[in-house]
Amino acid sequence: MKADSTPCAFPASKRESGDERRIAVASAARQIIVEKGLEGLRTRDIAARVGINIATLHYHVPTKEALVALVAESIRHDFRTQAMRHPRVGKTGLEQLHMEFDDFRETTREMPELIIILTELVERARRDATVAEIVLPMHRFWRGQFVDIFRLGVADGSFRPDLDPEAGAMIATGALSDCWRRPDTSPSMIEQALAELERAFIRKS
Amino acid sequence: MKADSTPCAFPASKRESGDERRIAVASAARQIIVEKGLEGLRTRDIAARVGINIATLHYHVPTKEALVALVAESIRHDFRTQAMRHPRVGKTGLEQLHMEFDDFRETTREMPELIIILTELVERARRDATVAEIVLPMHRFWRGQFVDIFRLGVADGSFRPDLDPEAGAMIATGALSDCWRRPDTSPSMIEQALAELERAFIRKS
DNA sequence: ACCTCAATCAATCAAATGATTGAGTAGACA
DNA sequence: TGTCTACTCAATCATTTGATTGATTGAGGT
Repeated sequence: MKADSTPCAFPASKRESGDERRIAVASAARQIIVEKGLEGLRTRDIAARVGINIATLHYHVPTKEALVALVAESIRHDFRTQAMRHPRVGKTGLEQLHMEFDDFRETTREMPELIIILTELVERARRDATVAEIVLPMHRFWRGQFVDIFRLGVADGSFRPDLDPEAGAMIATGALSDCWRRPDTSPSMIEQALAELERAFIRKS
Repeated sequence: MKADSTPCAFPASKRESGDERRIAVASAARQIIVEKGLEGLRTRDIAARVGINIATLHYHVPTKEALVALVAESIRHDFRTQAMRHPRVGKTGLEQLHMEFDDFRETTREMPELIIILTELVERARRDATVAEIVLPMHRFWRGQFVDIFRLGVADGSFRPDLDPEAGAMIATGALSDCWRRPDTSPSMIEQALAELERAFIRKS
């Protein structure tokens, strides 16, 4: 790493450091993907939005493939940050499920574009091994969180004894990502779905 | 101007009739979408696969936008055919759910490409109103099937009395389409998910 | 002052790509 | 036979688009 004293934003001189540029490029690319899809992502548009020349863009991110990988990394970073915010130790399965649901609500509210881009990347992962290597582990991690929660909750009596943690996690992540993805899902429908998911897995007294 | 007496099928001469060409074009386009995604769909590739000139392709399908719409229509046709196969009258909610699951298994087995293309189209529907008008109703129909089943099943005692049919349908369609979409879902995992979905909604004795 | 090098840009290339043009070809029908 | 219509193709256009080249700039180090 560079011996940079302050990594933070200097009142920009004409030039920016490479890392900052790459971050700016990733951010611009993400905006464009939200607007026009991965399909509509053009290097020129990114350069224009960042305010640099196409050649400069290629200087920092050599190829378009690398650019898509950069976006994938960027999404992974946000995803990690989001996932690690709330420690879950010492809670019951049901409490942890509620926390997971809260995280979900928070993400839909504060970073709705995250899942849009993620969906596009998952789609591409079917054909692009580089993207697949970055994106698929993210989904596995998310699902794994649910597996752990369900396993714990079955043990502590929060959930049905016959709940299959793996299958439950598939259903939960599948249902959530699907409602998240669709543009025609209202917030109240998300609440309905979350409530129903809870009833689906909880142990009836 | 056309003097249309019978718009319908003449016996095919040496040349293919317009309708047959359009069907062939749609079929070729679907293959290419499966292989390379909507993003990788090129008019030239379609023409080559059908065995016609690019200009001929444009004669039958004037623009690429119309081509995508054609594919969407084609998918809708297959989807309808698939959905209407098995009449469900006079069955209990649980029986109908099982039939819906069987349909799902059958479709994953016999037309795995259907959901791949559908996913691509849903993705594009976010930006393309023409595609949205064709594709979104399909999903609403599918979800509606589940709503009906759950409503019936709650009434006839198959399912939990506190099951919210709308929310249950969201969860079911979301979970199914998500497992279907992911390439890393094995058949046995699908069976696990289906079994868990049943336990999630069924009334415990 | 001088050197070095990361960062930047204007200009341009080569390929891809959606679309068009204009010239046909064959079957139907008068 | 001649004409009309549906259909087909080779050739080409006009853009778009990812990438490259070669020159320039300026901050940091000596």
